Amino acid sequence: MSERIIFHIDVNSAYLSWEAIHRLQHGDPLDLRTIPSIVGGDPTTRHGIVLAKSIPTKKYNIKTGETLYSAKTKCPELVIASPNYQLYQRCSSAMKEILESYSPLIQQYSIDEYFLDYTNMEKLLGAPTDVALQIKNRIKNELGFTVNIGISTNKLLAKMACELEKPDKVHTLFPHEIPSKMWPLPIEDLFFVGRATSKKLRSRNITTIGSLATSDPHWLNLYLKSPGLLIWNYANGRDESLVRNTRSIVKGMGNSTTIPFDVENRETAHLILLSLVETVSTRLRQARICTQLVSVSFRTNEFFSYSHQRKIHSPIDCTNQIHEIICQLFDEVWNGQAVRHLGVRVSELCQNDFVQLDLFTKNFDRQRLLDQTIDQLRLRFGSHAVIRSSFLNSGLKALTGGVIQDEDYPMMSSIL
DNA sequence: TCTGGGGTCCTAGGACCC
DNA sequence: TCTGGGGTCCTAGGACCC
Repeated sequence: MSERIIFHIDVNSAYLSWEAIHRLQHGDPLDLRTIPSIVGGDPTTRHGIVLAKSIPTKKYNIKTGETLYSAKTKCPELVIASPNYQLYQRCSSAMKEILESYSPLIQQYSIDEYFLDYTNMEKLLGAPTDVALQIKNRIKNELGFTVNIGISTNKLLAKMACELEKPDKVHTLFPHEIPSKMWPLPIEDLFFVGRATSKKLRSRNITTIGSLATSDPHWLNLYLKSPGLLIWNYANGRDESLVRNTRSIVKGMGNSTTIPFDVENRETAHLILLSLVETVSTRLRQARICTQLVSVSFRTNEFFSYSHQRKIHSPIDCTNQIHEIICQLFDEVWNGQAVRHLGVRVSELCQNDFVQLDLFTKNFDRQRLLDQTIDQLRLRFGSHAVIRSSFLNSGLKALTGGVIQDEDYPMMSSIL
């Protein structure tokens, strides 16, 4: 078997670049990519964090995830754009179309990242670096935004290659290049080394990927458990995971929201939880799935987080049924603190076809029929064609949480 | 006007059973 | 009286990714 050739394609400052080209295409003479600018949420609704930043923003030490307040303090002339997820979805799909002409095996890893398996394509299309340059330039010329492309023999190295120098670059990181190109980098640059792990490693004087690579794996396993071995393998460039173009089986679905105001009473909390359950349970039914584990979570205005979950021994998918359990769970843990964030999650999913058998205990047939009817009306006439009367004059949204419209949109999996 | 939302995986501890 | 041990299931929380 010949060695694999894997590309990783990553959009440079994705949300910001996409907003920039959108504005250029609509006659705005200013290119956001050339000035200090960010994409960020609205602080008045308590969504004010930096989601993406232009390259000129970096010299102000503004970080993704920090508050707009802090970002503006660092750079008063900062230009702030609102997020536009439909635009991002369109840009992502357009890019995928181009990639599909270079390999039958493509994996979408997130809205702005793809893996492409180029193994055995060389004879047909040409040398990997030439083709990567061609892909990069086609995306730039045809779609208007720049990407980085990383090339190597596995996904991890291709992804690490992509991070080397930005923007608009093609890099290789083949195994023989690991010591020179990857080992000098700080450990924080390694995939799967987050804040907690980097702190632990640095406390033991492991500061570069190279020093991690030469550490004792048995010690790492004791110190960091299984992620210790994983990152040790990564630091040595080892990764066997495959480029998958099939959708992975969904493990859970959740929706959560930060509320523009503090919730101080149970009734309001229950109503917001209903709006979240509406979205989650609709997604469940559209996927013909039932849940056996229901979880509620909330964050207080002092930023303490709580969660509470319950195993359901007969699978369910009814809005009202899930909502009832969610409210019980919420009431069991909530002790009256002001709440700024609420979340609903369902997991331990199973197919909904055999479930009927178990429903004889309680007759939820009418409920399920009603849910189905409402789902269909919303599908045909828009999601707000039918809303619950409890939301009328409440000032609250009847449906909360993003429902991805595109059925084929694959969710990111946390591991390669 | 300070701190998003959507995921996956792992672990520790307690309950319960034999 | 001086305190097993192995197994499974459940729950809360924390790590990581984009």
